[in-house]
Amino acid sequence: MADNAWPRSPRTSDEGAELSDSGQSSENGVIHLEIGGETAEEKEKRLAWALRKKPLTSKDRALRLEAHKTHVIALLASARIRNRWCNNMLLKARLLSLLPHPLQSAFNIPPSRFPDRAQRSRLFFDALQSLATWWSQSFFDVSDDTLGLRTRPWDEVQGIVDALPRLTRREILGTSFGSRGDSLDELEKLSTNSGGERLRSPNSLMKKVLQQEGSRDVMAQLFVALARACGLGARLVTSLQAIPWRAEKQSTPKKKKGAGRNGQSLASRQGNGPASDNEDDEEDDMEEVPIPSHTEDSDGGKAPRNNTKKATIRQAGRRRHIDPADVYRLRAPKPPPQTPSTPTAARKRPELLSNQPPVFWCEIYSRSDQRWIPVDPVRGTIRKKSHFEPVSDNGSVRMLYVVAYEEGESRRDVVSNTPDGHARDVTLRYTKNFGAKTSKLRVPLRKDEEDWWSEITAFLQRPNRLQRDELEDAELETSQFSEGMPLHLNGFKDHPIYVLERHLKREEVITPKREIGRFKGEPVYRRSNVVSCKTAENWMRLGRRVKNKEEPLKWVKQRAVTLQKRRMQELALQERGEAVQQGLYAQWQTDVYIPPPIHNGEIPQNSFGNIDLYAPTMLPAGAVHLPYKGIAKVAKALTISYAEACTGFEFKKQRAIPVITGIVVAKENERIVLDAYWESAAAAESRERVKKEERALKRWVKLINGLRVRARLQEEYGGSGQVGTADSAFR
DNA sequence: CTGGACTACGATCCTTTGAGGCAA
DNA sequence: GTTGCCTCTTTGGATCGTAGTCCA
Repeated sequence: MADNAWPRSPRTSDEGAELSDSGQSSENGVIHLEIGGETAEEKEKRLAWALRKKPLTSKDRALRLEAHKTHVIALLASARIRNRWCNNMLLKARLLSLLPHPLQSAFNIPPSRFPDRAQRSRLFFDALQSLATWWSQSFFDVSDDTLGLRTRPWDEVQGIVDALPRLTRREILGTSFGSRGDSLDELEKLSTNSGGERLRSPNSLMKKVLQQEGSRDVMAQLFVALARACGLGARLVTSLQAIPWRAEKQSTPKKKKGAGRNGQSLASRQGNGPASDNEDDEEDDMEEVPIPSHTEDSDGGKAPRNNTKKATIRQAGRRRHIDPADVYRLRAPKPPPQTPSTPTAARKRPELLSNQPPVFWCEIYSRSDQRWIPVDPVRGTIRKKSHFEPVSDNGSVRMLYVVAYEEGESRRDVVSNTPDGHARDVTLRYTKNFGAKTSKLRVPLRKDEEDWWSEITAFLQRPNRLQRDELEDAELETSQFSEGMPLHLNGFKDHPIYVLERHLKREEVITPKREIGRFKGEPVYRRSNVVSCKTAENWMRLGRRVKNKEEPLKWVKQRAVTLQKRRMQELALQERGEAVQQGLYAQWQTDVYIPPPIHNGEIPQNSFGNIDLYAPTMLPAGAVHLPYKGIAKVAKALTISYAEACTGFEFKKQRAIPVITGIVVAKENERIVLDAYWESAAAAESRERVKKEERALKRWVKLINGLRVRARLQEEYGGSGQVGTADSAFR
């Protein structure tokens, strides 16, 4: 308002001289008025408010959700393909040939030789730990810590998408292959520039085996292949790094770097002096896999041996790095040079992942324990399920969906290449606060809709459940219940297990109201004791009626949306001085409404002159529903008792409009009414056809007359000159 | 100084049965 | 006289997500 220039009044310009006396005028008779004084501070505040980052619109949110879902599915598919690659016979054979024999034979723990189950279990863990240690410290190196899947913020992905050349529909469909290839190349360049990695076939994995180095993702995948080669039940586990759909808290630019690193890294490196600005350079020097600190304590007596081994390995690693004869070193995965054609300033080195928990890992089935054992092939740890969840919720690696792919049901599956690799959602095993935190980052549940994620996982699950599936389900469920109560108020919101009364929805009631704990003095209840209630009218809309003598579980203020309702409410407020309340009932307080049967073919009508038919069960016995448009007129002409069927409501302009779907008549009248209806419908149709024909004939007459006029004109006045088009002849 | 709680604001969902006038 | 169509009218409140502010 303040900056706008307003003509003070509709005076003409020759009065401008008079205006200039007011002191604020400009030459052309327009003066500037400031309405409502505003200090500079206020103005600044107002502008900042206008320029603030607006909350997402519903359209944005829907778009993000779709992008998130699509990405999740793509990642699932990708992981499934990698999982299948891990079954590749040649790959497994090659890995097995490189494995020192004692490491493999350590898994040979037959119950015949070791009758004690606990002992078998111990031996198995030892063997597994040795394998993981050998793998992570002797055999395989992470060559480039910037390579690997990770979560990217929405804006970053948007930037990448914006930098892509725009594809036309035809290009996407592949008719012009050349330009499509170019675009794919460009896409690949962009993705590798930001830490992506492209493997085309199991052969690519094979190459990494020979190189004995690769990204940490590949490292985990190859370990799965190795474990399968050893005959172990091995799952490829992955934490899907899908693009987040929620609006991110915008981080202040200067802080971004520090915030990106999570606390784990700083903790493990504390004592190295204050984190300086050249932190990145320091980390570039750390070519080795971070040595897990817990190896020693979990491994007791073996520790010294491991240490010496580690030392030699490190030397070997370094030797390899400087060996000029090493062909593979020459092709070290280095970020390609930046192309000047894409001037995105945001294109910088992708963040190191060495401080982040892995995205791919492994689960090995322990027969003696009948449990899946988490193995981290990158850090060389086993049985550390809590080490996979990142500390930060908005870092480069997040944990929302953790999916475990199995090898396949049987060897036959693998050989015959039938769809293998059933998968299970094992997120509960790895998250500490699933209910309070993780579940809220997923695709939100929608009312009256199946949960999207459970629909997706249903596709992946083994159709015939095995005993170990049941056992695992029980384990995961226990872990969810042992998760404990949230520590913060927000955690209780939409928590799958706990509720506070203050977070109840309007129509929700806790019953039975059994307190299971306290949060800051507030009683905590079970989510499973929350029931959703409805008013008696709403139950009727579903074809249910509140049973006799049932008392409402809850009283709430009545809602008034239509004008009529609101007026009634105001009236009541004035008369009695209190708002109209309405009672809510739970489903178990209702039963299916069965209307009284009809007598003598008479269809009862309600006060609106129709019959309520919100559900098929609301049709009275002895009556039929004839859902045809215009049938009421027929029944009326026949003077047969009927009622229009109200099957629902349309709501517009604060007015509820009943949806009428045909009529209800007595069963004995059905034949008569239907016959008459078909007859009248046929008559109406033929009338319509006659009308249509007449219209068509009229048009033909008009056209032919027009043409005749045109021909005559041409004949009389024509010759070589332009007489005009047929169009003009009609004017 | 950090992070949880609270608050403001906008979007979205819930709601659930006209009357009068005019022309065909 | 009946029927169908058009127009008029008025615009809440709970709840949720987001982002900023406040305070322990």
